[in-house]
Amino acid sequence: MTRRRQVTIRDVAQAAGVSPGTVSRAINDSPLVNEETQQRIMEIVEDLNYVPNIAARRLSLGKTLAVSVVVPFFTRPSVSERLNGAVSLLSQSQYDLVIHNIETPEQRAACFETIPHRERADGVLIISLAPTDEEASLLADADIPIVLIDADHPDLDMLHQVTVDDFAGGRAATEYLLELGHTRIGFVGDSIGDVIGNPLNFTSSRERYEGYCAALASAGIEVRDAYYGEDQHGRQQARRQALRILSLTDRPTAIFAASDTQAVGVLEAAADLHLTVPDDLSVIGYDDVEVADIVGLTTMRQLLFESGRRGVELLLDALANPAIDPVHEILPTELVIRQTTAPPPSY
Amino acid sequence: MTRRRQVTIRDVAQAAGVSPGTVSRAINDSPLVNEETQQRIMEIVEDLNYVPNIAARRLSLGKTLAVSVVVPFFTRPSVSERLNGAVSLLSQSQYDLVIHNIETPEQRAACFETIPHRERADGVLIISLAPTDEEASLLADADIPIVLIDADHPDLDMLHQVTVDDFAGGRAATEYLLELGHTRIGFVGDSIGDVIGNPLNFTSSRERYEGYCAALASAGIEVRDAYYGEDQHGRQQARRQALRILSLTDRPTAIFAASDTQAVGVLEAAADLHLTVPDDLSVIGYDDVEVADIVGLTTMRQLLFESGRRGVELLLDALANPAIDPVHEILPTELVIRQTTAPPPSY
DNA sequence: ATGAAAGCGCTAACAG
DNA sequence: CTGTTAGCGCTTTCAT
Repeated sequence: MTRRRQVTIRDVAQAAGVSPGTVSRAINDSPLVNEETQQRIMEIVEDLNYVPNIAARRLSLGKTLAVSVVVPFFTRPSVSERLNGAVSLLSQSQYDLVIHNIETPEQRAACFETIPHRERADGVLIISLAPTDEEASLLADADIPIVLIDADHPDLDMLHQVTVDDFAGGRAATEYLLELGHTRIGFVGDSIGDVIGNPLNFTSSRERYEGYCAALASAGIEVRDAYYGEDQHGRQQARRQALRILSLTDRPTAIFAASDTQAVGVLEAAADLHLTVPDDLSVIGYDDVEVADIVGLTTMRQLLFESGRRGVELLLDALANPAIDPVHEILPTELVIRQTTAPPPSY
Repeated sequence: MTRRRQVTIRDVAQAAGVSPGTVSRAINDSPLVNEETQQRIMEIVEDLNYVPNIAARRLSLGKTLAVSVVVPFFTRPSVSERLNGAVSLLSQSQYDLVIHNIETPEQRAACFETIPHRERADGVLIISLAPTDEEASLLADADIPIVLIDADHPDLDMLHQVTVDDFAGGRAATEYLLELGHTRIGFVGDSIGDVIGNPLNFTSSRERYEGYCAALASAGIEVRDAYYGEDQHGRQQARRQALRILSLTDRPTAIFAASDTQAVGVLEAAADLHLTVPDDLSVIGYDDVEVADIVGLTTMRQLLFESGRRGVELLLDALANPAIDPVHEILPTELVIRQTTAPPPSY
């Protein structure tokens, strides 16, 4: 780890007997440089092991050549999968991908304050994090392209968005249970409308719940508070909620969980109570992450990887052509029927 | 998205009636600046919405203020978990975390070529990717600190490392099966020693296999080729291998899988053949990722999140004090007994 | 086709 | 405590 001095463009220039300007042109494949000179310079670059200083290049170009990705970190497989999609495409571009982890409200505030500035990044990708009103206005003022993936805000229509219609997904999941003949249907999801339990302001669970309510309403079925369970996102929390709901004397015959992780918690609760799935209880999840396939969970699939990929596509377009109109893309959702749903008992 | 000019340190200086130098000191909390001036400057910074240009700062400091993290991407939950640990700590530091995805050999070559230079990053974290000989020499020549997490190479002892003793883990897992009374024990793992099937050169599977062989040898049990299955990492692939092995007339009574993902494939194969686990077949995995808990899999736990966190700790130390001696840290492994292991049938 | 020179925005060494 | 100044390494006019 000898701490030798960086080899600069000037060293290359000197060795090649040309000016730094020419070297710069050569390494950037400028057309106005002699074929032969170009050759010679590239050889020297190789010999000297020259790597352009990226900071200098950025400063000179006035671009950061980096894209900031903001995620409430990998705690959820669904988020990780979206990120995966984003990374896989971005790594083929010239842009660096710098990750901004959001775990606490403080990190969140700092992030939204500094990131959407051209001094920090050429573009921003926000994944699964619905901005608050205040944050939305920060984003609206930004001077660089921003795309929202699985994130939304009424004031942010001017930004590119890749979302899924959670309301429709929630309704479709519930309608499937209704079609099977269920009338007593429970719901287990994330804490909502509460800064303590939901500091990161996820909204998808709420929208899926509203879809659930709409489906029940259309079927003329009353939404029962006792069939509703919410808590911070997680398998254990969902298990507890489900245990409570399933211990009711007139317990539901089906439960819709706002994510596959939570659905697994519901399955565990059913096992705790010696209920057989799907004979005694039907369970449907949301996302279709790998664990759904493993446990044979019926679920609403959404295109997670694809959402990340598509978001990056939009961002790269916007970077190349800043005048482009905002695109709102709604990815489809698909019912995947496996082994955890069936008609209700004695039907 | 008005494309207004960047607010520079000079604008702030002018507005505050001081020099740029003073502003620089103020925003960097230098002790040698008047309390009052500091106040005033910070207010102006706020007002003008000034965000320091990070490229300029980097160039001036001669540091990139960034750490490169190289991962063979999130295809595996274990890798994602390590990354999670790394991110969670790094996001509290002043360093940006730039992700370098490795999916193809070309990406890999480009990465190892450019990344370990101080022009690109102040430090590098390499996760779950054993360097080839050639790459190792590139890393050995690097002029910035590098830490290897779950990655290793004989020529790279001068680098910091956070590893787990896969050999010992493999042996311990196998010994547990032996203790239960099993003598016919199969192994399902990754393709090894083959650039086609193992382009990324993962080595942990091989080491676990060697531990398995050692345990069998100590017990005086012959290692049978027919009980060995390898393929690219994945649930389906493991399932196929296990199907083959379990279709033998004197099939094994236990299988050790090199990862939990593969163990789940083995469980599926058992189900395909109507074998009851653990009565007809014991299965043990490796990692203890969430799915292991969900399916009740007995497994060798390793500290995935912790490995990422610890790796970053070492890197930050090395960044702060480059003369520090290389640390080789071996994280412990722990047997977690769940419901997929039992004595062999009729024992 | 190439060289010279200015400047990107910031920090730090040097004066005062 | 603060102002002045000289770069950091690169790109990019402007000349030639």
